[in-house]
Amino acid sequence: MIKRKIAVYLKKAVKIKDFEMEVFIPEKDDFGHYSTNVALKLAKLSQQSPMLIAEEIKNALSLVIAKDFFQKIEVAKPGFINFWISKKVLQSELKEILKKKEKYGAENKKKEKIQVEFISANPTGPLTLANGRGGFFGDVLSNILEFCGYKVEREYYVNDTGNQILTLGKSILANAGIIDSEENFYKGSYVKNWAKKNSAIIKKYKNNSLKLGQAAAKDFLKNIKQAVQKKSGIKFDRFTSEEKDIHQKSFIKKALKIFKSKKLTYEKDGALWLQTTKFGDEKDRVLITKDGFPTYFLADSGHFLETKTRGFKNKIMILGPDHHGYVRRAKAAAEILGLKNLQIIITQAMRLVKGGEEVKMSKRRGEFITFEELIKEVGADAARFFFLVHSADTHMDFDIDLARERSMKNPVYYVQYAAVRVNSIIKKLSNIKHQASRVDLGLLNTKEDLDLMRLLVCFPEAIESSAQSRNPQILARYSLDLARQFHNFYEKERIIGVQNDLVLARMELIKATQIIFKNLFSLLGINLPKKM
RNA sequence: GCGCCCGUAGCUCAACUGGACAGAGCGCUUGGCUUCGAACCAAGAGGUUGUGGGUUCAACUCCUGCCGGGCGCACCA
Repeated sequence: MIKRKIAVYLKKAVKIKDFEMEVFIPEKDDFGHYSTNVALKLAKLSQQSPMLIAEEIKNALSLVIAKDFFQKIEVAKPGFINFWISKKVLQSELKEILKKKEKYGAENKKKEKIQVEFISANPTGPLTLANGRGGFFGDVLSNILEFCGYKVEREYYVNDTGNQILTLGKSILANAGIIDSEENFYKGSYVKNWAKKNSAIIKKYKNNSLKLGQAAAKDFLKNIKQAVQKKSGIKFDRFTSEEKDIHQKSFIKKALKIFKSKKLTYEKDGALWLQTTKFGDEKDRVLITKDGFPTYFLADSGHFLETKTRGFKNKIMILGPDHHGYVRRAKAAAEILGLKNLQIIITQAMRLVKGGEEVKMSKRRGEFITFEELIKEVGADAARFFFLVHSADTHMDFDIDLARERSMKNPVYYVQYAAVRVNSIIKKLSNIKHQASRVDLGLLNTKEDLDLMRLLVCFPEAIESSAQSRNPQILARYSLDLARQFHNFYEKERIIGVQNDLVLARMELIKATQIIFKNLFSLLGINLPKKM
């Protein structure tokens, strides 16, 4: 990884401990292929002129760098040091891509276990768009972490017991006219539809709302699994059942025991409380109600304990926007129970726009577009990519008309088209045989050749920053950049029909491009079409 | 009222977590297919980054006062 190599050189040249060598790719070509601001940072510490420090670093660098690594190093205006990479470095990196293929950019060192929990929507109805957003996010983040060497478990936590399942059962009974309806009941058409098809079950459980709710939940979960795994390619390793895996295995009792043994609980107003305020929460939380029922917070604590017991120290939870008030208390519980590293990512809300106007969505009232409908409407790839190019914390507008109308102009097609073009060229070249060792990559000399090479070589960097910042968006954006760069190359340079040796060199370049696209598509979970 | 998130081109979003002249797509105006796929490329117009102050060599980014929006604030999940 070139960026990392430069950072190492800087470290050798500067010789200051614990100082981060920040290297970035500047936006303008005049500022080099890579650049650093270390001199500016150091100037602050040492009270010297940044330009002077930059010059000193530049001189010190000349003693430690491998020859032929840089083409040019320049000190610029306020105190930046700009680097131009030599072509040889690019050429050898290109060979690296061709050699490592689908493993290029991957970490071969094995890292620790990490659990990614996402979607985890209650099985009380179909998935919403927000669920889908979190679903794609979690799926791709898991892919990326796996690529980086982590042992990832993708978990869907199913709340298949408790109050909301009871409410679901009651909602069905109310729908069938057996009991009176209440404000907080589920009223969507999916409740009606289920009731219509299952009158026998309703009759059987008309005096047991929980059992009825569970029966319905089972069906809803089946549909969710279908929508997620079959229709949108989101993978899970484990559907953890609250009832079977947490309650029945008495993790709730165990969690409670730990809370008590650490003397962090107390009784008040007949309920049992946990002192989450000691861990930064704004108020303490109830574990057991005065009626003796465990709260959902306690059940989740049991879940954390269960995860820890199965050997996880790291967990990432991807939650919807309505759960941000929950973050502090979840972290508090995880900390107490010894689940060392819990990271919570909140995906922000979306506004659904239709005909230029906002459509208010409400799951309880049953007014919303389901995730499944979206997939059916615009296709899994388009929906996936659309969500992925937006960062988790933008409150994005989702214009359903626009999604339909422009479905063929969705950014995903731009990327797919580039990859398809690559493949079709390679197909045309398939009859040319040659020995890779005899190809002279030094012939790749035009601006387009070099720009493309330079971007290909950034793939590992995109992976790394995507993984570190837990942000799949970076990778999605990179794929757009690469597509643009390739379309550009395609327009200006030719592969077939140039002089013989150059054909061979360009062929290698195109093959490397194909490899990177393949890697990108598999990480992003997008199909690579044969034709468009 | 308190807390979290957001406000960037006509619209939808970026900006490598404090870096150099704020970038893409859509839409609009123009130009490019007798050779690898035009679902593409090139050029142009379009900005006081909601707003006032502060910190810094450097602020869309950090602090702060307002304005506007979303979402939370249960012994529900």
